Amino acid sequence: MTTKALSGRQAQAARNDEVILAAARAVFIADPGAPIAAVAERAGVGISALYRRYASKEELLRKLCSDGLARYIAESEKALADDREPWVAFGAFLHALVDADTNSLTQRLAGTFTPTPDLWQDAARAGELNQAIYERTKEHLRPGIVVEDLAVILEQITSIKLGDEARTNQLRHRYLTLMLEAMRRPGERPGGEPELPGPPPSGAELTDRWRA
Amino acid sequence: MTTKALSGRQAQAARNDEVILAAARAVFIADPGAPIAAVAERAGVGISALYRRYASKEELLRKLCSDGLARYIAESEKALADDREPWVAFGAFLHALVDADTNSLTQRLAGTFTPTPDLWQDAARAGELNQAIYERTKEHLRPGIVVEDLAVILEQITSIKLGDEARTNQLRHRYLTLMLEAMRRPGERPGGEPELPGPPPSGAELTDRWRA
DNA sequence: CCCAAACGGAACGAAATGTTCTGTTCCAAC
DNA sequence: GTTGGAACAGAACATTTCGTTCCGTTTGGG
Repeated sequence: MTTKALSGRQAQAARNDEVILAAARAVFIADPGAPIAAVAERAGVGISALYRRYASKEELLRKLCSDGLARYIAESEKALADDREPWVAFGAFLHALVDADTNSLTQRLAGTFTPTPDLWQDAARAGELNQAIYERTKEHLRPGIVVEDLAVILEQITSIKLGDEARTNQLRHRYLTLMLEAMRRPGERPGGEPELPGPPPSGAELTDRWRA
Repeated sequence: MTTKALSGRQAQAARNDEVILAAARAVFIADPGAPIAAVAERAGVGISALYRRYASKEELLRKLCSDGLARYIAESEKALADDREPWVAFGAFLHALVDADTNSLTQRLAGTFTPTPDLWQDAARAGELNQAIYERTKEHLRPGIVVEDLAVILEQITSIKLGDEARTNQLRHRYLTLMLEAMRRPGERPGGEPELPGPPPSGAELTDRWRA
């Protein structure tokens, strides 16, 4: 019980590491300007449990951003290793990015803290991978689509927020499916038009936001 | 000089009416949570010039929202009166809504103030017009697209913010053009694929946001 | 010439929020 | 059993932000 399965306070501390990060992710994705107390509350811990791990709010944000970039890089590498048809791999890549939801933690948090050199390096690496994926898919893309379009499109897709987290994710895949079709080179639709996943948005979902 | 062309203080007051509203629109579109002092500064007036006209911040927000809805209704009516081919009129309608940029003043401000009955009524009217336009275009839309999709798509398009106002608008039209193609019923593209308007996003535009 | 409309902006108070600090709990080593 | 210290909860603090009020000034029409 010394090295393998920690017990007592140390076990709680180890668990809190994860709990706090998960809570911070959820809270700051929902509201990038959320107070640090909201993270503590969501994690079910006190504020001091946060400050024991991160010297400041900025450091926590940097950690989240760094993790998000790492996830993005991992998904990119996985996509480059995907040996299915380029277009299939490309679609899977973007859908995976929507599921990862790292955009909210990188681009939306941009400007709220000062980036470290490490972050810049990771960002550069992500850009290279992105470019590689784009090059591989280019011939199947509609002419005029540039690599920067991917970032902007991903950003607008992840701007969708409706209902709970699961529903939001569902709708994002819906519009990503639409966007992917628009991005595809005209005439290259061997299997016909894909089905739009999930139920469409309902009127109630839209009007509900006028109350909160 | 009594009724026609006001002069002196009254003229300034009349001008300020417009200046203040325009400033409020610009400021709250850029940041829905902006302080009221920012509106005064942008308008080049003092704070008391605002409070002379609106009893509270909420009242100003309601006015903006109401104006936005009115603009939306006007565009909808204009679209319904458009006797060009349904698909052309539909596209022009959405592009006009992007130019009007009323979504940022209605949906994004939703929840920051308590709606009045008048607002609800306008919203209902807008919904009806929206439905009518949808019905008229429905047969040219890809099966599975519902009327609520329009609102969500418009919202994600107007979430794009890059560079100044003009550039942002340009990019929004770019992605609206893409989305419109995806929404169209497959096989109904008589003139081939439309050109994407404006220059695509550049890498510099994207990385610049990591400094502000 | 004068009053009131219009205004500018300082002043105020309440609320939010990042950070620190105090008291407490609980495990582990002796 | 005792105790030192790690980990924690949350109150307290200081600072900032922001909506609103208020006071003094300007100005133009009667």
